This record gives sequence, C-alpha cells and structure tokens, in this order.
Amino acid sequence: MDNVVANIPLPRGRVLNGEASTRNKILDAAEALFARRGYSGVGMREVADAVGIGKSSLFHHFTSKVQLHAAVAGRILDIFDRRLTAALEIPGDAVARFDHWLETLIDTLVEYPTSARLLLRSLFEDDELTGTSEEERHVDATLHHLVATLAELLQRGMAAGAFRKASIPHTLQSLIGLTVYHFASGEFGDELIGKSVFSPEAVKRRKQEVRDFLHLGLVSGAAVRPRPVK
Amino acid sequence: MDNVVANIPLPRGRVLNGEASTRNKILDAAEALFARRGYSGVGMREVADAVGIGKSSLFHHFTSKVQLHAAVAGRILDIFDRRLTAALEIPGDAVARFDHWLETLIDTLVEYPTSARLLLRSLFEDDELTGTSEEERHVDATLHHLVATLAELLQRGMAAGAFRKASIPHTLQSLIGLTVYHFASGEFGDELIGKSVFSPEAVKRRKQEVRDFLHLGLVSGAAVRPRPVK
DNA sequence: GTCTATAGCTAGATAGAC
DNA sequence: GTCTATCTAGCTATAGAC
Repeated sequence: MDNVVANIPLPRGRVLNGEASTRNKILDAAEALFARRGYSGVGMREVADAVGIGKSSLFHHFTSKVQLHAAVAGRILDIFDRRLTAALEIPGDAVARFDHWLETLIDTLVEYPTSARLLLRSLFEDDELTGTSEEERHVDATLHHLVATLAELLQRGMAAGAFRKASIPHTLQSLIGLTVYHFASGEFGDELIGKSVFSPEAVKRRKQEVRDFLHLGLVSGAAVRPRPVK
Repeated sequence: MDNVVANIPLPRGRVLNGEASTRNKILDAAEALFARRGYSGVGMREVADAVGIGKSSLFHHFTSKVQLHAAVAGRILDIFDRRLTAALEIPGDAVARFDHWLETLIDTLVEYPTSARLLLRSLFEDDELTGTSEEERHVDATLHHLVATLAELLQRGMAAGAFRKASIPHTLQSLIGLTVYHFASGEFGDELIGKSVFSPEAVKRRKQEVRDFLHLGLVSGAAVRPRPVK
C-alpha cells in the first residue's frame, strides 16, 4: 500500500524529449494520486515523496494545492482537446467522423489510464475546485471547447439526417457515460468484465459494444426507421 | 458555504414514522456530505455539526469513519436493491420488464438525489474503502445481487430474441453510464442540460432519451435487423 | 531549486465525567 | 447518550539557510 504510484503505468508520450522536467514529474505523480484518491485524499507530502523531493519544494513549482490540481486537470484536458479536435478533420460523412471521434476518445482514455477517473472526479469535486485562478479558467474553457466541438458535429449530422434527432445535451451526457465512466470504474469494472478494462481485448470489445449500441440500440428490430420528428 | 447540507433536499420516505432517530439523522447528514465532498473531503466534525451534536457522540453510534461510510452506502444500496428487484415482478415480456426496471432506476435516483454521486464515488474510492467489516461485506453482497438480477433479465431476454445479443457486462456498464453518471454529473450536467438534471422536465426528457437510445441507437436507419451472431 | 524547521490548524479517535 | 478535554498524527503553507 505504500507506493501506489509505482503500480500505475506512466502514460507514454507525455514527455517529448529525453528527460522529464521536475515540473512534469510532479504533474505525473500528482495526476496518478489525484485519480486514485481524489483531491482531499492526497497530501502534498505524498506527492513529494512520489517525486523524490521535499514537500516544500512543491511550493516552489506550484503556489498551492488547488493550483497543482488545476494544472494537472488542464494538462490532461489539453491532450483530449487536441486529439479529439484533430480526429474530426478526416474526410467522410458525419457518421464516419463521429465513429472516428469515438475511437480516438477511447484510445486516449486508454493511453492515459488515469485520465477517466481524474476527469470524472473533477466534475464531482466542483465544490472544492471552483475557483477563479488562471489555471481554473483554462480548464473551464478547454472543457467548453471540447463539448462545443462535438455538439456541432452532432447538430450538423442530425440536420443532414445521419443521426436520429435526439437531444444534443442528453446525447453528450450519454457518450460520456458510455466511455469515460467505463474507464473510470476501476475494480468494479474489472470484476464485471472479468479482466482489466484497459487490457487490449477488453478495449477492443468496448469499442465494438459502444459502436453497436450507437448504431443499433439494444432492443431488437425496433429501429427500422428514424423516429418521427414532432 | 457553511451549511451545505441545508440546501440539499432530504429524500422523502427515508424515515417511516414521525421522528427520526439520531442514528438516522447522522446517516442523512453523512450521506449528503459524502456525496458532495467524498470520503476524504468530509470530517467527522462537519457531520456532527450538521446533526447538531458533538463530534465524540458520533463515535457512540459508529465505531469509525469507515464504518459510518459503509452504513451510508449500505442503506442506499438496500433501497435500490429492494425497489429494483420489485420492479422486475410485473407481467409482460422481457422488454416491458426491462423498460420498467429502467424507469424505476431513474425514479429512485431522482427521489434520492445524493445517491448517484455517493454510489459512483464509492466505486472510485475503492482504495480507502475496501475493508472486511460486516457493513462492507453487506455493501458488496447487495451490489452483487443488484448486478446479478439485471444480468439475468438481460440473459433471458437475449436468449428469447428480445434483445440484441450484446456482451452482458458491457451492457451493464453502459446502463450505469447512461443513468447513474447522468444524475451524478452535478453542475456540469446542469449547465449542459440548461437546468437542474433533477427538475421534472429534465427527468422526463432523460427517461425518453435513454429509452430511445436503447430502442433505436443513435445512427439513423442502421438497425434494420438484429446483428448476426458470430 | 532544494532543504530543515516550524507555524497554525484540523483530522480521527479515546477517556471519563455526568 | 452526550459532553469536555485531550492524544497523536496529519495537513497546507511559510521562513529562511544553502
């Protein structure tokens, strides 16, 4: 139980060149710990120990614990925003772009295995973490951009008849629930699926299941025609 | 910010007769606080203040903080287990029973507005909360019963051809993501939907959206026939 | 940029009076 | 069954030497 961080695989591609700066090492350690135990469950001492520096040194790099958490959340949201925005820039119709967006989302959740928990926890901990610092406004702005980008794709696709005319906000919530929740569900999900939800086979299966769910629903043979517009 | 609990509507029907026991008052206050701030984010002093007793008195009713949390989780899981098991005992085919199960789940999440967050947080906080006490084993057993009951309905329904032959564990995860996550999403969900996700109109709409999602999928006209079994 | 030392406070939990 | 008092340990954050 002492060194939980050591058991969490470090996301690849996080550091571009050979050596990680101390700042990045702190962000890596803090991300893993915040994902595991939440904001209040992690102490600055624990983060410092995981990095291998003294606790006081953290305050040289980040002025407070909330700022550190905002920096962690901002970094991971930037990655998602960059990848998912890029994923929409492929040729094809709305359905093809949507499917590619979804696969990219799952790939990114898997490549950064702590991200799903961190993101959901950040939503739940709005109480403690709603501030007005530069970092926190950046987090908000990035999240809004992510949501707006997908909302636009859905809207265009619905207008073009590629998607059923559903509520866009509810569809966004459904997509988050189908993807982010699944990869945040931890031991519960692992036990349900029978192996780690991050294992290659389980990931492949999840992609297929979500795709089928979106294309076919669950109930047999009900979707012969698009739902009438009222 | 001082008295957050006061802003959270108390679930109705929690106490059967006229006056609530101190134990139930503690459970009510702890449930609201744990849902808001998570296990580590809540202090015993805060719970005691919300109830109106001294901190030490809590330890007369519950031997430790983890036991208090397990009692809270166990109580809410019992309610879900009782209601959802009863919901399956209606006449009709698998689809009708499934739809009724789903509506009951959403109704219960709405009637106990703190439950969604509490349950998801409990999943995420498996680190701190995995013990071997009586209460914790009860939580595990109830959760397993809940899952097994729905899994059985899905299995029978798939065998009878009422549902598409999907992975049952993945379908369970999808259903949790579509329902529990939505009602746990807090300010983010409220902002996305444009009003409280617990408002009567938003609840009605969510039921409709989830039902359409399950019956029709999202992509137009793709589900003319059940997916081939491989 | 890292360290030791420490301030000031709160945490969970216990002892024992009433 | 509730209280006051207290224990030990932890927390965020700062001061200031090197």
